[in-house]
Amino acid sequence: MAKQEGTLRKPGNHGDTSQCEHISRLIARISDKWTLLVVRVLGRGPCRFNALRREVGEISQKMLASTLRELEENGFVSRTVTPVTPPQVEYALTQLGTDFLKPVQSIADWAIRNSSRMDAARAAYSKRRANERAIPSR
Amino acid sequence: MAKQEGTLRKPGNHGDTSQCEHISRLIARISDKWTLLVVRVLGRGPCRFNALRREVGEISQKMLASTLRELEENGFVSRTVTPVTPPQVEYALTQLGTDFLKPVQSIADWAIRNSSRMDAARAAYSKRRANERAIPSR
DNA sequence: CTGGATCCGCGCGGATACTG
DNA sequence: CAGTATCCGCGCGGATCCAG
Repeated sequence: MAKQEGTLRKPGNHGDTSQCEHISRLIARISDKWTLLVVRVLGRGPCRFNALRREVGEISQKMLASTLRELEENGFVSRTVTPVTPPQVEYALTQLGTDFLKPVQSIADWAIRNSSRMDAARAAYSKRRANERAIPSR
Repeated sequence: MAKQEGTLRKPGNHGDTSQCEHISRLIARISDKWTLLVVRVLGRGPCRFNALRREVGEISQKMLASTLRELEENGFVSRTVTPVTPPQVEYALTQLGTDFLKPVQSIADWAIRNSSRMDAARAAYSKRRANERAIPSR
């Protein structure tokens, strides 16, 4: 992501040009298949690797491991190793991760409350498309 | 209905399996490189195609078009064509899209407020990794 | 101006096998 | 149990050309 000068500038703008960079960076980091789901599961409390895997769903070991590593890198989760046999590794949200959970939860709550509206919109859309095809020119 | 409880359950049994489906579906739809950015730009007001393109940044026509089509499909944006020459197409958030803007903005605001904390966490992480590599086994 | 059509590289993410 | 290593298909997303 090379820093191209002037990609977002506009005369007489609202002035959050530099802040757009922060937003884009965050979105780039959470816009993958699993991050938000993992964060949300960890929001219920600390969890070990395989337990986490079961909670999240159909995630592969590879993706869970890499997702957790990036979350740890970003300071969202902590990784605590207990050197016993068999080894125990517990993941938990940090303070930063807990803070981040709030906006994530607001999206999750929105999804739950509005999924029916989205379904209705999709149905209306496909219906409208069908009508438009039925009237190619008038 | 009043404040719906239970979106966030206790560890042990969560029981919101069906709601997870809704959340996963929404995340799958917005977890791409551009959707949230486009939604956010449209949150400032209606916008035409090329103007939108300039506002968002270095997005290609193809991705902007497909992103807008999916947003329209999900009922987040409306597409209004004015048949003149040259043709005008204006995109705007629907009511659903405007509602969705709220959680999106909460994420954007979080990104702005906490980007420095994330940077610090990343710096601390790479430093910790360097120390661990300096002590491979002891 | 607003896109659709096509080609293509690259990286995400799944499957499997292996290690400590 | 908690990962790493490797292979690989597929689809995202960019570039370019073309059309209404």
